Amino acid sequence: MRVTADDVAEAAGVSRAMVSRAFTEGAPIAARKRAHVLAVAATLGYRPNRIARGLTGSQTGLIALVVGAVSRPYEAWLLETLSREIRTARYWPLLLQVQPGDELNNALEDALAYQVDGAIVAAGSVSPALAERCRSSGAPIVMVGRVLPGDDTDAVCCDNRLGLELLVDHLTRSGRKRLAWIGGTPDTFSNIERQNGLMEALDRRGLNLLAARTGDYSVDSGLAQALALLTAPDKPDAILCGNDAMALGAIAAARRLGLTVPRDVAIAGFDDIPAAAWEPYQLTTIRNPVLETSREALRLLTKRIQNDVASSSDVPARTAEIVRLAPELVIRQSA
Amino acid sequence: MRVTADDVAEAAGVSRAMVSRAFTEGAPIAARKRAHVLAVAATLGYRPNRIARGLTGSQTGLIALVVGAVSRPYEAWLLETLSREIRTARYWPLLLQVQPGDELNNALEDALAYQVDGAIVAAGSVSPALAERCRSSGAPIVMVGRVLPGDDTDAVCCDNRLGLELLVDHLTRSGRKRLAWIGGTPDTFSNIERQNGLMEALDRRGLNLLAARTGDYSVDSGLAQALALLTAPDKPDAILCGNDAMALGAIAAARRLGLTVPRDVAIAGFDDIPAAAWEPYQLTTIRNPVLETSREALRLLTKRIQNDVASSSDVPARTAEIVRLAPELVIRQSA
DNA sequence: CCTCCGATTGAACGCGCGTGCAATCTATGT
DNA sequence: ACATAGATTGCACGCGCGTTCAATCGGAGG
Repeated sequence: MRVTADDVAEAAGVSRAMVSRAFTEGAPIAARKRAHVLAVAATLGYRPNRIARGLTGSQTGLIALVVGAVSRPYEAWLLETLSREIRTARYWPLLLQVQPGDELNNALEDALAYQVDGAIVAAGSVSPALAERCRSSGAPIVMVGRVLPGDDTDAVCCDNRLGLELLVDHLTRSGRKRLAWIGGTPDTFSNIERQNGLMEALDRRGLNLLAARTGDYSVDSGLAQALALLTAPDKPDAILCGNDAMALGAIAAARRLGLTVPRDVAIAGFDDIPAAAWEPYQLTTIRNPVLETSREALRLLTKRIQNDVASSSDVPARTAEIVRLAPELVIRQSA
Repeated sequence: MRVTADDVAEAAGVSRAMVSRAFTEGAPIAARKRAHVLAVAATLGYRPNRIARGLTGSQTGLIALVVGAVSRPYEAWLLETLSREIRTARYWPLLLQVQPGDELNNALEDALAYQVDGAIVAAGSVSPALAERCRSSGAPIVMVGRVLPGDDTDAVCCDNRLGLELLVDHLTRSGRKRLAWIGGTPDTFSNIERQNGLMEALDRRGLNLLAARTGDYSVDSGLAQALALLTAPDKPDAILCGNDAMALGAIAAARRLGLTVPRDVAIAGFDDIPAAAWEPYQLTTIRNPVLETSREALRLLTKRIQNDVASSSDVPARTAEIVRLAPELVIRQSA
C-alpha cells in the first residue's frame, strides 16, 4: 500500500541506496541514473518518508512556531508572515498557539519531542532554563517581539522606545499637551518597553503624563479605558494606546461620547494592523515592521541551525544576536 | 547529548522495552516499575522521540491544517478554533497557509511525506484525485467550509443557503425592496452557495435582484463595489455582501458618500467576525458557527482515523459524512 | 591490449522506538 | 511443598531511510 524506497529500487532495477541518493542533493550518483530513478519513483507515486529521514539525519524540517491567540489582528498578521517565511526557507511550521494564561513550557517540550530543527517564539514567556534545554536538544530558539533577560538567545524585535518617541514627537508638535496612556497587558515585554519609551519621551520634554490606565490589548479594554479617561474631570487631548486594537476601541469610545477625533481628542496606536487603515478609523499609528521581523527571524534561525549542524559543539557558541528594527510613524486622520 | 530510551533503561536497571512500555498507555508493565522508570526518565530529562515513534507505530500525531491567508479576520478566527481543537485532541497541527493563487497539491503531498495522521482543509481546492491519494496514504481528509463534488470525503460546512434566506427574510420584512449583492471571490464554494441561496430566497418571494457586483472578499473590494452601487442611478436600499469584510468596506463606502446606515441603505454581511461587533460598524450579519464547525471537523477526523487504525481495509470504507451546521441571524444596527 | 585512477554502486549498519514471542517470575490452589 | 495460570520481563526484529566502506565499473594513458 505505502510505496517505499525498496519498491522503487526493485522497479528501477537498482539498489535501495541509489534511490536514496537520487533524492539527496549532491549525493554521488550518475546523472542518467538519477533521472531514471526519479522517473520510476514518479510513476509509482513515491516520496521519501520525512519521518524516517528525520530519524537518521538529524534534520526533520520542522520548526516550532509559537504565537499568541490568532483572533487578534496583530498576532494573525505576524503569523501570516512568519508562516510564509518558514515555508520559503523550506521548513514546515508546527503551530503552537498559546492563550494568555497558558503554560508554554510543557507544550514546547512536547514540540521538542518531534525533534524540531528550531523554534520561533512570538508569544508567551520562555524561561532561560527552557531556552537552554531547547538549545541542548539541538533546537535553536529565536524570540520575536521580546528579548530574554541577561541572555544568550537570538531575538528580533521592533524598537518600541523609538516608536513612542516618534509618537510623542508628532503629538507635541501638533500642539497636544495633555497626553494620556492606555497600556496593554502588564508584565508583557512589549508593554513594558512601550510604557518606558513613553515616559522617557515625556521626560525629555519636561512633560508629565496626564493619566494612565491599564488595558489588555483588546478592543473592548481600549473602549472601556478610554471611556473612563474621557469622562474624567481632567480630560486628555490625546490618548496613546499600547496597540492598535485598543486604539480602535478608544476611537469608538470617543464617538460614543459625541467627541470628534482628532478635533476633541487625538488617538494613536501601535502596530499598524490592517484595520488601522480602514475608513472609519484612519488611525495614526506606528508601523511595526512585521515582514522584516519575520525575515530576520528566519535569517537568524537558519544561520543558527546551519551552524549547529556544521560544528558539533567544538566551535564556541556564537553569542546572541539581538536585532532591533526601526518602526515608522504612519500619520492618518486620528492624530 | 540526546537522552534515549537506552540511557533510561540503563539508569533504571531495566531493559529498553520496559522503558518503552512505561511510556505506552495500557502496556503490560507492573505499576511499581512504571513509576520507577518514569521517575528515572524525569531526572534524566528523557522524552520519547516522536519521530522514531512515528516510524514504527503508524501514528505520528501530526495533522495537516490547510487554511487561507490568516491576515483575513475570518480565516484567523477559524484557524484559532481549529488549532485549539486539534491540540485538544492531542494532535499537532502542521500549518499550511495557502494564498489565493497557490497550488495546493504539491504542498499537500509534501505534508503527506510527514505521514500526517489526517488533514483538515479549510482553503484552496482539492482535486478528488488528491483526496483519494491522501486517503490511500492513510491520511483521511476533512473539508471545512466546502464540499467536494460527487464525493466520498467528509466535510463540515455551514448552511450558506439558509443564511441568505434568513438575511433576505429580515431585510424584506423591514421593508427593503431594492436589494443588491456584492459577491466574494468567484468560483469559491462559499460564494457559489451564498449567491445561489440569495437567488433562491428572492425567487421564493418573487423578487428580482437590483444589481450584483463581484468582489474578492476583501475590505477594499467591498468598498469599491459598494461605491459603484451607491453612485449608480438606480440606487439599492440594501446591500448584501458575501462576507463581513466586504460589508465593512461597504459601510465605509456609504459613509464616504454621506449616506447614513441603515437609514439610507441597509448593509449586511456573513460570518460575524469579531470586527462586525465593533462600535463603528455594528454589522447585521449571519453568524458562521466556527467553533461548532471546528469541533465537528475534529470529531469526524478522529473517528475516521480510529476507523483506519482499527480495520486494515477489510471493512468497507464508511461513506462520506457531510455535516451542515445552521447559521444564525445576528441583528445589529446596520440592517 | 593492459594498468591504474576516479566515478559509481551495493551491502550493511544504525537512527530510536514499538511489539510479538518465549522465558521468567509471582501468587494462588491443593 | 509442588504444580499452574496469569502477570511481567527481556530479546530480537523491523519501521524507512542516510551513509560509510569496500567492491565494481568505466575509460584514459601507455
